[in-house]
Amino acid sequence: MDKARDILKRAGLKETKGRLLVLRLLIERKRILSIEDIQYGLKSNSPDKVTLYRMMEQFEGAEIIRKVDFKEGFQRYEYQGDHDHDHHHHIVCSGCERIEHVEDQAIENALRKITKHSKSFMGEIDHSLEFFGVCNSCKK
Amino acid sequence: MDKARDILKRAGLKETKGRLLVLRLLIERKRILSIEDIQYGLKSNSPDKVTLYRMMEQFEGAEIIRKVDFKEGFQRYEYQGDHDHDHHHHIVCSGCERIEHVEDQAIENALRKITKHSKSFMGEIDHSLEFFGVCNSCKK
DNA sequence: TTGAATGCAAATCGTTTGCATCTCA
DNA sequence: TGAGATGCAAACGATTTGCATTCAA
Repeated sequence: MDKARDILKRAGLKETKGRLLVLRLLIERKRILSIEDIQYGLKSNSPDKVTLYRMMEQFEGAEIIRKVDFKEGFQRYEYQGDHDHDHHHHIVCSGCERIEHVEDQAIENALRKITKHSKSFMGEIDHSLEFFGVCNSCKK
Repeated sequence: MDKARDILKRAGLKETKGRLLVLRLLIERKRILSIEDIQYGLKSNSPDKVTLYRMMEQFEGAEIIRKVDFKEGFQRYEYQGDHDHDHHHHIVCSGCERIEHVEDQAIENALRKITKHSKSFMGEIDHSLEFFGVCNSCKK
């Protein structure tokens, strides 16, 4: 019933007031949140910034969230969802906060191929891919 | 004859001792250099760190170099080469300094397609893509 | 000569660390 | 009760800014 509670339990993480609040906020995610977003979103209920960083680290380790880098000079975090196989990327508007998911089979296939194409690298190869543009509304 | 000199002239940048040294180092690039790498590479001849940052900004603006982010917590810079159409990505070893170029037509095609697949984004869409793994030597 | 380039000191800002206190299991 | 979670202050490290000085054109 209570998703956030559930996730913490499954991850073997202690259930605290702060973690529940943060996790719930991340789950509702309208956009991909920065530490500042979280603090702002939870107002006076927000855990300390330092605690948030430590939380993000744990959630990331437990694969509850994923770190996303939009080259803004700080990190953002995205709730991972139930299926970690719904691998996707983002296209980010440089003008506003608009973010779209990009799920493209051709890209995924091509990316997967890379693993095998390198002579000196083998096995698990991770990647980071983001797109940047200006959305139609901002272009006007 | 003198490539570095030439590049500066063509970019309309004033030719200074520091710029020539830095540019030459970047051109020889065995790997993709950080500010620290440059300082270390040029030893006592290196311009001040602050000047290097300002230089990188100018070189980037003139499309002489390209900023590369390997998620190390700092930026690296790569000499752009003569043809900016030799677009490529990198695969970076997390264990050592090994970096390989990844040039793959399937990826390029798939990436190009994204421009057209977004409903709310049109026109020029930039992207960042890097690969991370452990190379064969480091795996042993 | 003169505007751009440089260097040094100091500020900024995201993130991390140390440590004392508190809280969930 | 005890290990882990939290908060506050301070440290850190990359990058930026201000300003006075130097230099290339």
